[in-house]
Amino acid sequence: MQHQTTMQTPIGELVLVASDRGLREIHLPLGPRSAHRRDGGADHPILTETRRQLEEYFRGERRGFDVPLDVDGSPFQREVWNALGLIPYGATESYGRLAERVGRPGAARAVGGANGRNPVPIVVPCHRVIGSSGALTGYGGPSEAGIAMKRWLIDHETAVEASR
Amino acid sequence: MQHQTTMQTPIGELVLVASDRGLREIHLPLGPRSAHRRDGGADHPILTETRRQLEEYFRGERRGFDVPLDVDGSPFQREVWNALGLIPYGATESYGRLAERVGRPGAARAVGGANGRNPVPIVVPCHRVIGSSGALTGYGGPSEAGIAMKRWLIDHETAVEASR
DNA sequence: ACCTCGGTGTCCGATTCCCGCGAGACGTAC
DNA sequence: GTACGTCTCGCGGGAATCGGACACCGAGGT
Repeated sequence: MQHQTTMQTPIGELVLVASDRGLREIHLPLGPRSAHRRDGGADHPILTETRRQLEEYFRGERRGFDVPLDVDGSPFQREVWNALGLIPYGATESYGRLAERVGRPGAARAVGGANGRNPVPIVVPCHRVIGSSGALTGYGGPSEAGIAMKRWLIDHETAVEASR
Repeated sequence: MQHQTTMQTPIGELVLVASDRGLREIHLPLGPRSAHRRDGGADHPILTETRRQLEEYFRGERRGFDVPLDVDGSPFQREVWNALGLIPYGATESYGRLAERVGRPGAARAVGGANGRNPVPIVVPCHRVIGSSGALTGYGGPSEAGIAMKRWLIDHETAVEASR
């Protein structure tokens, strides 16, 4: 059984999807993503908790998330996503260094792929990964809009961090 | 969660596998099939009911099965398997005619493939399909043993039918 | 500075191969 | 002639395989 709801944020409307076991997907306002499943009620405890934490995050009052996840992925992908959680709030890391971190030096490109298939952006902070040259590459495709969101998130975290 | 059990029959030991939703697999005593999963208890209601109906079938006291199924397959395969259920007890049909029956004249060979991947033999009576020349071709591979079982099943049904 | 190239895990599409077939063409044996 | 063998070829659906493409990076050449 899948549950889903939406919420308004500074970067647009997010769609949250959860099973009874945990958060499954977060859709950014891009392309034809936001599937209209409406499978179940929007008042599921996991969804309300996720929404609460996201609201705090966007207000600059939260730096990490604590929500049960229920995501699908290959062993490699899971390792990458786990490693993402270790990048501190407000910091960034390159694809190549992340590859080394998971014990696959040279697999930078593969990390990019795994990163792009992260089902729960923001909660798992894939936006903190940038090119080794400092360039912000893709975020939900190479579209302009994706890059803009990625930049917004990084700037947001930097600003919050600076005002402490 | 998968449940499994075995049972003795005139054609050898069968392995029955079921999920909570229905019967998933029946393994004939051939090759390295019988997977040793031992995932769960052998006393699941679906398994005991299946076993009961199979025992009746082998005693010649049952001509059709009524068990919930939970099988995987492509749309084409499912159509073929459904059509198999329409062949009467004791009768046979050719691959080609079965192909016509599912609206794909000429797909006789494809029907053979789908037939060979039937996960629940006997319950879904793939043994009632023979070559247009009347030849018994393959049953779990072209092995001698497979053919023998196929012949046994057909003879059994014919004999039961005749003694009525 | 800019290009090219190799290494990496995964997905996606295309290609290839494999078959539990069948009809038709011949050849053979009565 | 009639009834069988045996061969050949075409058929349709999957599964396996292959070849790119990608949210990259570093090294080496121009």
